Amino acid sequence: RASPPAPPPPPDVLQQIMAITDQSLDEAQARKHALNCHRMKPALFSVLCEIKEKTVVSIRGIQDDDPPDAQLLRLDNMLLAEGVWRPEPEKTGRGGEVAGAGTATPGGCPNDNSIEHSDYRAKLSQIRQIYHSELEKYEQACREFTMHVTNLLQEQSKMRPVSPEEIERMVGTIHSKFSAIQMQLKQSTCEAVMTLRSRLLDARRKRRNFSKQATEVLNEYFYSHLSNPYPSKEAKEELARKGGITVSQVSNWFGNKRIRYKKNMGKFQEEATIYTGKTAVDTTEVGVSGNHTSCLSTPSSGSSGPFPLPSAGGAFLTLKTLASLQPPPGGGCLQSQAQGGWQGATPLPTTLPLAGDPGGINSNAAN
DNA sequence: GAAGATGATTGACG
DNA sequence: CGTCAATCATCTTC
Repeated sequence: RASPPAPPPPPDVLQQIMAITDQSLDEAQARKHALNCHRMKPALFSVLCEIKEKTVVSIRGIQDDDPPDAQLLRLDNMLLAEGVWRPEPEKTGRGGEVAGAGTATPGGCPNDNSIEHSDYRAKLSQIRQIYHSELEKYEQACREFTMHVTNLLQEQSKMRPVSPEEIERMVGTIHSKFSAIQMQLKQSTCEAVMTLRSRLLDARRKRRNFSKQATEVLNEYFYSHLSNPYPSKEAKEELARKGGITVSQVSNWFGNKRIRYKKNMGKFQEEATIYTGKTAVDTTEVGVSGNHTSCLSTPSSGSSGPFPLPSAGGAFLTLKTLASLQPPPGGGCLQSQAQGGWQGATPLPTTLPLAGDPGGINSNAAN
């Protein structure tokens, strides 16, 4: 008495449906045939011809040009530029002037580090695949539909007057409808590519910290040239090579470093001791005059930070001492000046307490 | 998850 | 064009 588990579906339902379909098809064919052979058919046909004579004029002139052509061209250009769209030979003779696209695309990314770009390329090719398969689907559908409509019209032409031009126009209409759909596809593809670009190619977003090696190399240079931390072009190239980064990254790094160091030297004291200790004193950059001696003040003063190193032999000793002192975080020693003066006129809005700072000095040298 | 660190970008300036 | 200063957006740390 338990209810039967699962009543097996009637296996013949499908066949019944098929049969019905065939039946109705046959029926339709028969009816069509009957209509074709109807004795009134010629008369009906001629009447329809007359009616058409009168109305055809009003139909004519409706054809609209395609205004979105410019936009389409833009999208094509972009897809072309991104390599999503292969240059497939144009069929219509009209718009051949795409040639100059190369210059027109501003999309170029500033930095050409193609390291991270493999991910981008992979995703791009995914997009390309989807785009092409969708495009193929649309074209296929368009062909089928066109074929279908053409057959239909030819079929109908037995019953009513249908000129070849009409068929052609209908085909044109279908094509334009489908190309509108394709344009949407192109548009969304473009959007996808733009999103991808901004997410993967925009260096800001995909920021990676430099390798230890790079940081080391840069810091070594910076602290060993504290009095004039402006590497020449050659020096930058060398640093870039050693650190495995680009020259512009080196420039960025030095730009950031100078600013940040100047802003809060106290924070960098420790780092400074590490790197100045590491690199043997290098006197290469002697150019700077030495009379910054003005800062005789406190022993620890050290302000060692900024410029004092090259001349005095014991400079980095002081640094070490300083390090051990660990200047309080807040009170950076901002010695505003220094001979080299690369950080000379910084106003330092935030930190005002100069007096108290243990490590710092403030010699201010105005002299 | 907030705060700090950090690489990159932008606009002004010489 | 290189630098500075401010700012953005992400990464790292706690």
